[in-house]
Amino acid sequence: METTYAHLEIEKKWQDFWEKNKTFRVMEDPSIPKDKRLYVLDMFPYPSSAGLHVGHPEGYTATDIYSRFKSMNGFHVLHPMGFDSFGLPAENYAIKTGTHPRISTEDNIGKFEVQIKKFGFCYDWDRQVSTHTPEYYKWTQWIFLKCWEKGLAYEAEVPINWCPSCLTGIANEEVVDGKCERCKTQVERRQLRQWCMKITAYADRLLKDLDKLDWSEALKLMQRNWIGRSEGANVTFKLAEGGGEIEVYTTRPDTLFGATYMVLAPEHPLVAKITTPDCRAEVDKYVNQARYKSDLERTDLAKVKTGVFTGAYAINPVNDVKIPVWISDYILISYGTGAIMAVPGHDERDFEFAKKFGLDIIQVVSKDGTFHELSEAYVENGVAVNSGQFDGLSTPDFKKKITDWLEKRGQGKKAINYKLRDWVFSRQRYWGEPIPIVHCDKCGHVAVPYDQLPLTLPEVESYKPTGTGESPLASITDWINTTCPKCGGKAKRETNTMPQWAGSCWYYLRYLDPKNGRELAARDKIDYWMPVNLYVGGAEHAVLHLLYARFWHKVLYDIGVVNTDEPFMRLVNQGMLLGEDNQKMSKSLGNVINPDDIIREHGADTMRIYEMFMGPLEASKPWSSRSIVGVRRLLERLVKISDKPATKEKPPEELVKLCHKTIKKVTNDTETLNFNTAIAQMMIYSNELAKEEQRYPELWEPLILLMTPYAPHLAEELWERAGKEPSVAKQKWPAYDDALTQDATVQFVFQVNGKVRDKLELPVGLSRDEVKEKAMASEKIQKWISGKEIRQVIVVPDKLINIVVKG
RNA sequence: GCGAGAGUGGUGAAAUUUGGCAGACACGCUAGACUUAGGAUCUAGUGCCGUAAGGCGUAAGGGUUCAAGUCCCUUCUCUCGCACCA
Repeated sequence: METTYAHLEIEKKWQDFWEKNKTFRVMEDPSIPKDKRLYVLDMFPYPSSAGLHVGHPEGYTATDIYSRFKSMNGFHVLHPMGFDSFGLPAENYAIKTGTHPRISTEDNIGKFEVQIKKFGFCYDWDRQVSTHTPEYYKWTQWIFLKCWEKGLAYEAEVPINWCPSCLTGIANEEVVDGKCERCKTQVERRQLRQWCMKITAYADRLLKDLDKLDWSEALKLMQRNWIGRSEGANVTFKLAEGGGEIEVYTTRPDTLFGATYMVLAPEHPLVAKITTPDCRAEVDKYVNQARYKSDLERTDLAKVKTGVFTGAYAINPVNDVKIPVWISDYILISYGTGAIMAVPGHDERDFEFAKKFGLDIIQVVSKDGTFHELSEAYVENGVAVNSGQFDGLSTPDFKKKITDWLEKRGQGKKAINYKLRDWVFSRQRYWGEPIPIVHCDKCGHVAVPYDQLPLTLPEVESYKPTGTGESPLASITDWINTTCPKCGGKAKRETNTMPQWAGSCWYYLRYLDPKNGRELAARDKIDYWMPVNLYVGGAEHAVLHLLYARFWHKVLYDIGVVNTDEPFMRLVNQGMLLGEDNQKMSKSLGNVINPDDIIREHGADTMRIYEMFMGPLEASKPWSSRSIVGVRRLLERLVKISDKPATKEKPPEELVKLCHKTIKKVTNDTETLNFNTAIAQMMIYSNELAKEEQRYPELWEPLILLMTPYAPHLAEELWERAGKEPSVAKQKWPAYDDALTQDATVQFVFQVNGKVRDKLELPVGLSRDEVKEKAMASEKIQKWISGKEIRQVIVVPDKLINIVVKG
């Protein structure tokens, strides 16, 4: 007999049911205790014109299964979805076609919604937010103004990464291998008026609070490395002539005696002052060249060090030795003091530079206290040599002693530096939140008053970036020209817009109270749900979104808007889904899998389970359109079991035991997000049930419940066919009896010298001697031990016996 | 170069938490049954060598142990992140 599994019909039926009955709407019920509330969050998508990718539903399915599972276990679960809808692709499309970005964006949002809903996720759609709507970005602007009031947003003329293709400045975090993360064009260096966010003020807290978070160590390490805290000392060197001084930052103050020259960044303000007349021409030329080099040209491409001598000398404070001052572009003005003392004996870069320009190399650290010919820089810790009264000290001791010594003499002090730079926050583009600041000749920067927010995006005729460092907004004179909110005089609006990251920095808060017009979210709702218990998304956001969001959250915490100093307590990165050829899915390789096709052919339930069955959530794994039929067969088998006649007979004991074992394994594995092994167990169980002629309701109903988070549509259908009231999603998760998960007998393994020689089914709980007796009685074991001396017998209860013999 | 993670059948993977039968589950493949037909279903088999007994086997080599995929050391390969940050 043929059983039909009409997935299209079933899935449509139950999606309509859920929508009509608002099955997944979540309200704040104060009678539910805090530890029974759960906030499960997905990284919301950018609604691209390409539509949903198979990678999106991987994480969404994982959180959906978890949410439904926890909900059936008595938790009150908030599980929302929205759209990160400001961004360059929509604007680029507008430039090409003239379509307003709002039109194409909202069109794409509509398409995404339809696609996402086809998966049957249990989102509370009433809470949906989109970052491009004025009701939403009003509060993005509000947070910006709060940052500005606290001095955390400031305007500066700084050299930034400029993408010549996107025609906008971008953040350090958006530069990958010297290229624009978005369009892969090599970035240039430009000096431009910018708005920046003082994320560096929070560097220490962003670093320290990582310890509180249940994130993977790998991810935390990435953030730690990006923040890049280092401890050392600032040391002052007097100039040999003219009375000035140079301050350097070093992590190795213990190598001060080995400093044989100094290097300034070409942009260092002292360069112009100290350069001697006979060196001026060379120095000016070098400074000019460096100014236009991108960071990439100054680093990766310039493997060979360059530099010029300024003609000036400085005095080493520890030994009064006169050393030359050079400039070189391997010194960055943006790190430390923009100047270094060069210790070529113990720093690879300084060594290379000294070799090239014939500068002195002095050894001041030794592995064992003796001198060696230095064929390369010795950068390890060791014992001080050649360092006057400090000789013989270990590197860590020396660091402490010399820092104190310098401090006492007013020539230096302990210092801490970070690799993290302030966040370049403005974009010279149209499709983003306008920065709510007005430039007044008299009053300077003036905030747009809070009661005038949102400052909405004006309509423009051309979306094309000017490329001059001004956004398309700059050409709309009646928008630009305004009055100063403070003095009422003539003023101009800020024309830069915010980066895409701004909206995604706080969207998880807006879900809590999406329609609130008075505050970004009511405090009691924030207290009710926050912090996020589980956040799932791709690893590509490790140092972008996740660092920015943590920063803004801390700012909001400091001004009393939120209740915790971290937003996301537990974070899981789903692995990447690769194409069938094991390569990254991409249009150019033609290996892209379209979720719509899979759903049409196999069904959403099949797709959900297949994506989870492929392997561990965090691993990257290749798609296989062959293997997916295995999951489809599981669901067909369930329909087949459902069609069997129900019986009132007592079910066989073995099946009852398997049922309890299955409940136990699926419960544990779902809790720990090991969905692949949970599914395998349900396959084992359903295979057994399918072998029976009849259907035992007490064995069948638990299976439907276990399947509910995984295959929600089919589970509803089978629940109904079993004569139950919908929705199965509102049912209680099945319980298991631990006693019934224990077997009365086990396959006992008999080993001789560590090799399996026989196996026997034995009752559990046998004593050591009983086991030994059974093993000795085995013919096969006798064959291997006869005539040999027994040296040792090891028994692992209820598992194994190993007889060690000699001869 | 530095840092992190990973290498298990023809394939995706289990078992690594706690050292105790390696390969659960699934795809594929082989044979058979049913069938006008099958990309359907069912049954059996499927790590490698071997008729068998047995031997070998978790990237390679070494070590600890009665016992190692699991712990330790060396090497190789792959993936990811960072990359003159003084």
